[in-house]
Amino acid sequence: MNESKPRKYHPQKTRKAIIDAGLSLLDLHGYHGTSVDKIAKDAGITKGAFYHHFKSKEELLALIHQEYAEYQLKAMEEVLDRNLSSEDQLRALVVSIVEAVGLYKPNVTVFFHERRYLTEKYLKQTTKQRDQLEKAFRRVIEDGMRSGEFRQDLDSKATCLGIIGMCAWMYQWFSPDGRLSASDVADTFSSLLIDGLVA
Amino acid sequence: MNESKPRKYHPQKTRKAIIDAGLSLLDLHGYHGTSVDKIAKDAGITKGAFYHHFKSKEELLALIHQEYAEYQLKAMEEVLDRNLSSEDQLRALVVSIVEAVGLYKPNVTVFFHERRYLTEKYLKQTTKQRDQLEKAFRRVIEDGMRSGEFRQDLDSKATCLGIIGMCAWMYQWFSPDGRLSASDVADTFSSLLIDGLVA
Amino acid sequence: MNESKPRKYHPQKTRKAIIDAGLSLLDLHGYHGTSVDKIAKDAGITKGAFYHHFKSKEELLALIHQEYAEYQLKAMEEVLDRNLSSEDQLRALVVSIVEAVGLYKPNVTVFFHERRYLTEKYLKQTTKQRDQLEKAFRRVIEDGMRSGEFRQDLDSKATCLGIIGMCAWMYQWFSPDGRLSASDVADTFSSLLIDGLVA
Amino acid sequence: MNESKPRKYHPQKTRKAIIDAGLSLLDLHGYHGTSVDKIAKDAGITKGAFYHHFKSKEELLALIHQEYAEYQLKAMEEVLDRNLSSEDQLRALVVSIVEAVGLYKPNVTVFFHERRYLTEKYLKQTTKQRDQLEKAFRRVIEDGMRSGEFRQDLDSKATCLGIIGMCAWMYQWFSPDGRLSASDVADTFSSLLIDGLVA
DNA sequence: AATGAATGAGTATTCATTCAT
DNA sequence: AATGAATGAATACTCATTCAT
Repeated sequence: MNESKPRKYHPQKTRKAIIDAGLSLLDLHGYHGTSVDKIAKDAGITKGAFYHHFKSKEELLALIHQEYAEYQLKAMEEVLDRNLSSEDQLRALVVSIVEAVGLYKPNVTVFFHERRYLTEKYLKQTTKQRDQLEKAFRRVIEDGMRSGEFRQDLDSKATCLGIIGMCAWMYQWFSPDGRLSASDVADTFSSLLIDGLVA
Repeated sequence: MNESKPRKYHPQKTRKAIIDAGLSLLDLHGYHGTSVDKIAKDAGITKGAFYHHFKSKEELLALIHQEYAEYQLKAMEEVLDRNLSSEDQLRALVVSIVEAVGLYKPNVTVFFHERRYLTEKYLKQTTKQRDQLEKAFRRVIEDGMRSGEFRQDLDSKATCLGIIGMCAWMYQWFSPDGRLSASDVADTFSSLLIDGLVA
Repeated sequence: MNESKPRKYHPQKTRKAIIDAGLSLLDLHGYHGTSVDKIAKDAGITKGAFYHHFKSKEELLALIHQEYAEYQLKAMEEVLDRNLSSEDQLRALVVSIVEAVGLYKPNVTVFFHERRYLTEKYLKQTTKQRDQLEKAFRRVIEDGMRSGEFRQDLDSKATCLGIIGMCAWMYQWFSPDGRLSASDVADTFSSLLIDGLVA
Repeated sequence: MNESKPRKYHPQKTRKAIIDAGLSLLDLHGYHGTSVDKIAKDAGITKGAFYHHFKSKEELLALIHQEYAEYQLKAMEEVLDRNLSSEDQLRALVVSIVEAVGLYKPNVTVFFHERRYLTEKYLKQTTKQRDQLEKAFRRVIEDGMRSGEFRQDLDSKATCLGIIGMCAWMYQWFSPDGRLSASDVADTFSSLLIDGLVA
């Protein structure tokens, strides 16, 4: 197979190396704090090669956004497609976000911190994805309220954004190596949200 | 008196103008996306004057952090000093954070997004302040659990960070001009957290 | 061959142009009196290109030091390797320094005036080279004294540094276009040093 | 006397403090490497006060030149006025320069390194002073040659500049705290120059 | 006599990107 | 596919000097 001849160029490997290096650097130092030069160096290539694979630094940023957003939306759609009670749907959504944050923490950090540096061209996509994420939550909450499964005295928008915040905020503190697993967190959040704190 | 002689130099006004311009720009474009040149221009002064008032761009960033952190910590201490039930204390803490986000939204955004660009010298302060904020929440939650007022089956760390996340996240979506006031949000959050979503 | 295709990039030429321009400017206006901007302009390139070839202004300064120091040390080693009387060795050393000053006057000026602006990283080299230069002289003088060829009543350190000073000082006044050639100066210095002024 | 009332302003002390701080800084970091701000801070005053005492940074530089040059010229004139043999005159000149370097080392360093940064206005003085210094030496050497006291086969210009170099160079290595005193150095130099190295 | 505010030009260096090889 | 040369604009920060107080 391929192993017989040592190849000089491995475009897919190079591309992967750029994305990995870029993701890590953007997570750590932000978009404007990360230079193309540094990304290239960390990926083991030259600046010139970077521009062979990406049209611009922004294109890489957009890709990193997409990687996470696509995963997240698909995960949430799968939840919505299952025929569950509102409570179970909420629980499943929380699990899905929390676990995504656990898996894609650098992407999520970049998603929340660097999105504003995308210009119109790339911003549209991510804004749409962001809205879909919010919409999914609103549907579950509002359906649950309408059906009487959830309380009807809470403002649905504030409720949704509060729940999203609780989950999304994980990117600020969660560590995969810590005592709590993503699934522990998901259990705590779901239970807290559904039944409340009061004894 | 002051009005009688028109003065040319107004150091306090200049300083204020720098902070205002800087806060707004850092909020909008981030630390590395904001140049000292632009801050100076927006403040109506020259770059040189900026450096007369601040030793560095970082010093301004640190000041903006402090402004918010000091306000927030004081507000939270006042809550803890009052003799309230755990439930009321939690409610009051939520109100205090949510209202601070309402008042200091740009500072809060900067606090959460740009803190990582502070170097050791300035980082210590803000890290301490951040820890104090978390500690206040933990005390309320854990006291409530110990006294039996709150459920004891939830992980207290995840619970605290979830609640903080719900409140802090507001900086991502809250607008003082929107339909919901900070106090509406505080009511919704408190009620949701204490009694849960379930009908 | 080379003439057949007109090329646009000539990295070696560019590098040479930077060194030439830098040498001349550092000689005339000193390290802190010479801007990278000016060096680039005089070399016919942009500031960006300068930094493509040199990591910093200091690196260029260090290179200019090295160029001269290496030449000088090699010239002196060759003298020491020849089997000569102390008197002839001294004469040859003086000739070697005086001629080097004649050839590398700008480098020598920079060497003596701007060395102090080198920071640790680059300073080590040049300090070592400087010490070697002094050591070569001391060896010749002290050998001559021991063997009885030279007077033994003079302090060897002061003698050496005096001789070095006489030669090195040339960078302050010598002009290759003047009446005196480097070799005239070397003859005068040697003769003066060996036999003295007295008739 | 003055001690009875504590005074607020001490213009002479302030002026002295500026000169001392400036001298030390210019010696260590050169003209372009020393900021007025730093001089003022080291002198314990503000930048504004500096400009109250000196019209410009250059004026301070010129003053430092003058301080040394005046001393040096006076010392040399005194030598020339005495009725001495050429040999004794030369010896006395060497002593006078070497001792001046011992006393005014920072001024001498500044004199030789930073003179080029003086602009026309201030340069004239120092150039004149420099020429006078050289002229004094030439007179002694040429008189000695004419009278037959000194050898007549040496080029007088190269001889003079060589001797001046030997003495002036001291600023590069002499330390008042070292083993050799200025007078030791003067003895060695005179003896070497007059009788030569040969045994 | 001295301070502190302000300026405007300048300084070394970095950076995203393009292009020749 | 990849490199290395080059650009031009930007960046944080400094500096000598002036002026109001």
